[in-house]
Amino acid sequence: MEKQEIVEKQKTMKDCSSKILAVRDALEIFSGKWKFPIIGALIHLQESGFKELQRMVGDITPKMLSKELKELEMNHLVKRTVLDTRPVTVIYSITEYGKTTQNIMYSLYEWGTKHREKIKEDMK
Amino acid sequence: MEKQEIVEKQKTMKDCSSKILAVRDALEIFSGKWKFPIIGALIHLQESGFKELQRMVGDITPKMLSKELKELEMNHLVKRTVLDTRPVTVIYSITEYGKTTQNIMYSLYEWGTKHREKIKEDMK
DNA sequence: TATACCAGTATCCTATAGGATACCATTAAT
DNA sequence: ATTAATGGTATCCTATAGGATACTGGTATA
Repeated sequence: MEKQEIVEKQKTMKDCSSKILAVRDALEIFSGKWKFPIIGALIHLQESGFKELQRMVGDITPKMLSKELKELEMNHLVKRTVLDTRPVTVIYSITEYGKTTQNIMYSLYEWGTKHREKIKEDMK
Repeated sequence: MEKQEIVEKQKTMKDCSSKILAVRDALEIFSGKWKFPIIGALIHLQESGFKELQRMVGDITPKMLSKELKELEMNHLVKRTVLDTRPVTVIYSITEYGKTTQNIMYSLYEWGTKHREKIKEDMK
């Protein structure tokens, strides 16, 4: 490699690795099997109770749902509201900040859909 | 709830849960800490050797890199080419199918960047 | 001749993700 | 009176993600 080439390459490398760091930051927030499904459900439903959310997300256990919701709340993506009824009503909803994940959600949904179609094709 | 309302709700639920399934399909492919960083690096670099890729992705161990690359290869997102030089040269590159993940990659990158900025703001 | 690069593999280890199951108090419906 | 729904918590368990460290055989470089 020539000197000039090497300098170019190193610039590319730095540029790339800083982008990767941003991706890793995002992934940390959305880590695990259930964060995106939960966010997706809440975006779609606007708001939901615990059990309803559990049914919607699929086969998540209450333990996991509870844990994931706490993490999402900590990161200000989800809001938990307790209404003083009897028995208490709890409402989970997506925050404005949570809504900023819509691009990710949609691109995941879109890719997943196409991927499923592709798998079907490949099996023929 | 009135009958009409219930019917509406059930439609919403079905609609939503099928979307969530697509998201879960996608997540299965990209599971773990390293798939997106690796794909991101390969999109950016076009092609790369093993060690170069390792440096680029960050602090991934060779064991994990090797494992993740195999999974990505199995899912046709990454291609491994061995050149018959001595010692052998191995080139990892992104496939055309791999490039279909660009929307996801970009939205993750974008969100991660903004999120990092937000965290900085919040700390002030 | 010692050191360093390449592309990984092998071995060992631990934390935790995540499932299964049971349970709680409260209230409304049958 | 019993069943079911609500919003979870408690306990137990296992698989595996993923880190740390060492190593290999071949080559080229200092």
